[in-house]
Parts: sequence; structure tokens; C-alpha cells
Amino acid sequence: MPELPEVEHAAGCLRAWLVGRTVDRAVAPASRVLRGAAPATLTRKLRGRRLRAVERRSKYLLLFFDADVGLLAHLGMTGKWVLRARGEAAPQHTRLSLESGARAVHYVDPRMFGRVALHRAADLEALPEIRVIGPDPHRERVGAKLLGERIGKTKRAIKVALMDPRVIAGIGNILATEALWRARIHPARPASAVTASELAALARAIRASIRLQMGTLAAESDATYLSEDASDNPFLAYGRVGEPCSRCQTPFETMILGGRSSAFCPRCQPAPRRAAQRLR
DNA sequence: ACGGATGTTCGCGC
DNA sequence: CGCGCGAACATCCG
Repeated sequence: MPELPEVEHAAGCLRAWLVGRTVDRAVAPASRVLRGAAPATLTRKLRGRRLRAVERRSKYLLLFFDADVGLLAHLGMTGKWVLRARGEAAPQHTRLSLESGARAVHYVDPRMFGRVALHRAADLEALPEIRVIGPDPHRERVGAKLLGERIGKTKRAIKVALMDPRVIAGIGNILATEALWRARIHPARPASAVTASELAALARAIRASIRLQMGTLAAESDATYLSEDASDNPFLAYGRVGEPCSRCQTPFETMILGGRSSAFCPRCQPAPRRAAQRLR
């Protein structure tokens, strides 16, 4: 489930599993995840390299190895990193394995929307897709003022703007849906028409949604807290179309924005009205 | 079985 | 040029 919280979690896992360790062997079957790069080049360059640091930028992972070797990794829609004992069979859909001592760290991605790419470590932060990323609501304070500046004068839907990594980092369909419901803002509102006080509520809502999701992830990774009800939807609005809003009991509705389904409460999140624009 | 899914990128048209 | 839209990518799950 890769949005900011999941990718942050993945970064923490990779740090715990591999930072300070040397990759004795890398395995990379040819797959779309490599985006045309030669598997042999990837595995040869990673072999013998020691992982020094892992950073997250929006939904990207930056792996800094010694000898100026860097790996850019994105989880796409279904990617995840898993730890296994070395020698144990790799999970299905493993696209890259980094073996170190007794452990093996596998990148698993059934749909292959994710990617891994070698670069010089010194170049990772300057890659075009990394350089354009906006402020990160987990690493820095993103309040109403900054949010308003980043959204600018665009008339596109506030939800589409929120999901644009150049505006703000790490917000995907789940977080955007959750935060807009918390802030009581209709997802189709023109971004430029969202008021300063609404932006303040939205900034708080983004932080709260991230915190909740990260708490859920931390609990999940602790076996003692495994839910007996894993089928439950842990979200407040996402995936709840037809169910009653927990604030006002009105059934959630949905619409498509930027090609993504967008659940909203028609009562808590009133629709934008053309009449209001004409009156101005 | 059919429809939809947490992301990104591309091409097209206005 | 900015922006919206739809498609594409490939597989799984309910």
C-alpha cells in the first residue's frame, strides 16, 4: 500500500535490515521493473557494495551504497520489500534480491508498476523526478501558508492538486481522500477557491491522516498486535462508498477525479456551486 | 466472472 | 503552454 506512510515504513525496514551491511550477491530476473536496464549490469554493480543510507523522497526510495553506487526505487502500486532467510525461496513476483550474510532482502512487485534503477549515488537527489518534489509533510512542517503557495492559482480540483508530488510529497489517493474528508472539503473544489482557514484544516488533516496510517503500520509490524479482523477497512472515508459517514451518517458517495475514485461525504463535504462563483 | 485497485507516464485535444 | 482526460502498464482479489 505505497503512499508516504508505507514508503517511510519501507525505508525504515531497509535501514534496519541492510544499512551497514554488504551485498554479497544480487539477483535480478529480467522484468519490467528494471525498465530496460540489463539485469547483469545491475547485479554486478551492486555486488560487494555496502549500504550506507536510505532516504525517502515523496514515494521514492533512495539507496546510497559505497563506491558512489545509488539505487532509485519506487514501489509503484503493489511493490514491497520483504526480509527472508538467505536460502529460503524468494516470494512470488520477486524482482530484485539483495543477499547479505544470512539474510535476503527481496523487492516483490506483482504488477511491476514499480521500478529500480542504478545511478551514481551522488546523482540521486538531482534526478529530474526527485528534484521537482514539493515539501514533505512528514519531514517538514507543511501548514496553510506553504500549502497555499504550492497550490497557487490552479483551478484544477483540490484533490488532483494534492496528489501532485510537485505540490506536496507523498500524498496518494488514500491520503487525499482521508484528508479532504477530515477537513470537510469537497474533492472537486477548484484548488484556488479553497480558503485560508480551509487550507489550515487541510494541513492538519494531512498530518493526522499520515499519523494514523503510520500508527497502523507500526502495529501491523508487531506480531502481538495483529488484528483478528484484517479484512476491516482501516480508513475513515477511503473505500467506504455507500457506508454511513462516521460524523453525520450520510452515505459516502464517489466520483472520478484525475482518473481516480474519490469517496466523499455529500453532507460534510458540500459540493462547489457555480452560483457562488457568479456572486463574487 | 467482472470490475476495480495504494502510481506514474504518455499522447491527444482544447 | 497549462490542463483535463483516457489509456497503458500486469496481476490480484472480492
